[in-house]
Amino acid sequence: MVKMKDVAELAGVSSAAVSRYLNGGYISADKAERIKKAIELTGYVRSSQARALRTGSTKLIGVIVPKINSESVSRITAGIGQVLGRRGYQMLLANTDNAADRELEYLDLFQNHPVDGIVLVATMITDEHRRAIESCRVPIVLIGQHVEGAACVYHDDYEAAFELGHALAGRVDGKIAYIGVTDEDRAAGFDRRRGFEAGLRAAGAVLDPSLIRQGSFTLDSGYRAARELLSVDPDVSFIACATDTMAAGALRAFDEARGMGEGVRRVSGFGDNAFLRALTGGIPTVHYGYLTSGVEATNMLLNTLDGEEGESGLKTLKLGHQLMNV
Amino acid sequence: MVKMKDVAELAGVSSAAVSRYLNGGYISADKAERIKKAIELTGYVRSSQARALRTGSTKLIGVIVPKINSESVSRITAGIGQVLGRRGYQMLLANTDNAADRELEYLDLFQNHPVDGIVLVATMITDEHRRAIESCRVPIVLIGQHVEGAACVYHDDYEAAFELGHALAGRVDGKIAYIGVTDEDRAAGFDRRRGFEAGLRAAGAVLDPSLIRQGSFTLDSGYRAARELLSVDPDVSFIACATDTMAAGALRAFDEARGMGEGVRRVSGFGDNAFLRALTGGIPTVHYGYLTSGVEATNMLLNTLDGEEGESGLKTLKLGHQLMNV
DNA sequence: TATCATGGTGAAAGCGATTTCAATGACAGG
DNA sequence: CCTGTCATTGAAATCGCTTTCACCATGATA
Repeated sequence: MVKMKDVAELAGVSSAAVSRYLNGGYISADKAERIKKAIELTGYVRSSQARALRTGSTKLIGVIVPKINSESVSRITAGIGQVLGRRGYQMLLANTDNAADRELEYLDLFQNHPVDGIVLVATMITDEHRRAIESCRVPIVLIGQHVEGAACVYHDDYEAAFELGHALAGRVDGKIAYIGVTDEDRAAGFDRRRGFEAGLRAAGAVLDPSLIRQGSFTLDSGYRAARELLSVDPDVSFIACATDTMAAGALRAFDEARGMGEGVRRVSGFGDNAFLRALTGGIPTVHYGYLTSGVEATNMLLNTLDGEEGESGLKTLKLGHQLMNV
Repeated sequence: MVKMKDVAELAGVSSAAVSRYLNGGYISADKAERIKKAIELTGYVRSSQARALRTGSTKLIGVIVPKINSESVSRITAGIGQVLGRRGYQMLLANTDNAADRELEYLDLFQNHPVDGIVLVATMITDEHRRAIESCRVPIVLIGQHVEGAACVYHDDYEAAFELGHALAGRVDGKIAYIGVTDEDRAAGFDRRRGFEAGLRAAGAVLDPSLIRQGSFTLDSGYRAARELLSVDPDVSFIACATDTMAAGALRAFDEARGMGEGVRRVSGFGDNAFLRALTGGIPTVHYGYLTSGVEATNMLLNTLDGEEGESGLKTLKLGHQLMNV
């Protein structure tokens, strides 16, 4: 492997000069020219490992996601990758498979491994998380949850759910049921359920607590919960879900129980999933700018890394949402 | 940051001893004990950057994907990540957004950047690709395409498509149309189309060349192509697609054109998408073990990296498939 | 003429590990 | 007692780059 010294010798300068040429320091025009030629000739590329050791920066950003094979997360990741690529960074991806402890594990790993910053696509935020985030040696930005004192990009799930509940209240004849996710996921669990309830209430409807079930983000969990709901109470005519994926499962349960294609909107979700939109004509759901949240979070992070000393770009950013098909 | 020297001093040994302790070289029991204590006390972790510089290995694997936010790719990625994590490696993810030149760009970037190996989730394989793969300084495994002389994990798209075409031939009344993707994607484009045609032919049916369209992997492209097909020839009663995603688009076009929920299987796809399965009751499609292909490819790669000198685990591996709903 | 910035330059000191190498002491066999 | 083996050890050399530092011209300023 050709190293800097070789280039320097070929160009008849010191390696310091080559380094300066590469990094934009003082260098005279003719030497710059000679160095340029020498680099082309040798096909030299600098070792990012040596550079990293010396400068302490790796141009690597750690990205922690709960589950890469889900529409929302993979869109967020696409957004993150876009910005990273454009700004000369690379993405170190860690997939925790929905295990909160693996999240902490990776946070730890990234501290001691070579990343300049971290993007955490967050689900559950425990005290341990808060502590880990607090004591993080590199800048970190959260996506999806609002955490006091931490930089984050998120959506207002409570408000969105409220609006959805409010809008839906009048249009449902029978009883409304709800399939949520764990409250430990503040945004997708707690906020969406409470917001939805509040929205219904504000419009004069109610959500019977006995008609609330908990799924686990998967299509199948939505299907099973819905089946149970439908068998428990035949008057259930609408099932609101905390995610479009679970809504798809619920839809299938409806189809099996009451026949397909009755043309009635029987479920609602969150996320505006493209398949669901195409195949059902569109259930009531909330559109979030997932890709945008990845983009914004990453820009925020890189701004503090690349930015002038002191002026931290880290802050919290709430993105808008949009009700669909209501 | 506490470094090895600090630990060594605290334990009253040389840093060489600490290094040996960490890497399993000769070390006496009592010194090992002292070093262990010192490490715990100081919370020392070794700098992977210095280690990388010295050893030349980064424990990083570059993963190049065409589009992270697609079901198949994100499943493959999940499989890759699983193995990587288990075996002590990390994933450097590069998303090319379906731009073949960006693929080459990343191949290049990874060579000169710190990865020990590369997994390429391949779409188009041009001569330039072949050359780049050939001259790659680190081991590389392809997923999804069969390339002579390169290590790859792939599915037999021709055979699968043949079976699908053969099985479908008898069950369609009207005309059959096809929405494919570019032939430059040998597997998903060329092989699937040719295999499907051959399968139909073998069962005595034909695919009218004028009823073949080309989409671009997206739901919307499938929708548009299908709309056009349906308007061009009202006798078209079945549209086979090269991907489930496009099939979803085609299904929507059918719904708009001929009314929803007629209960007839009108499209087929590839990939066995979960949403499609749940929402339609299951279109004819081919199930591929996407996650498995990620797992297998990564194991193959790491085996050659970790394995004893010489015994290369690199080879080609053809995975099975399964016809669904036919 | 004396004094200063100022653009340019290379030698050399690290960054924090791993690894070679020669040296040591202990111990078995002859 | 001498010698060979073998487990252990630390000093020192790298790995390939960045960055400080001392120093030189050169031209401007006083």
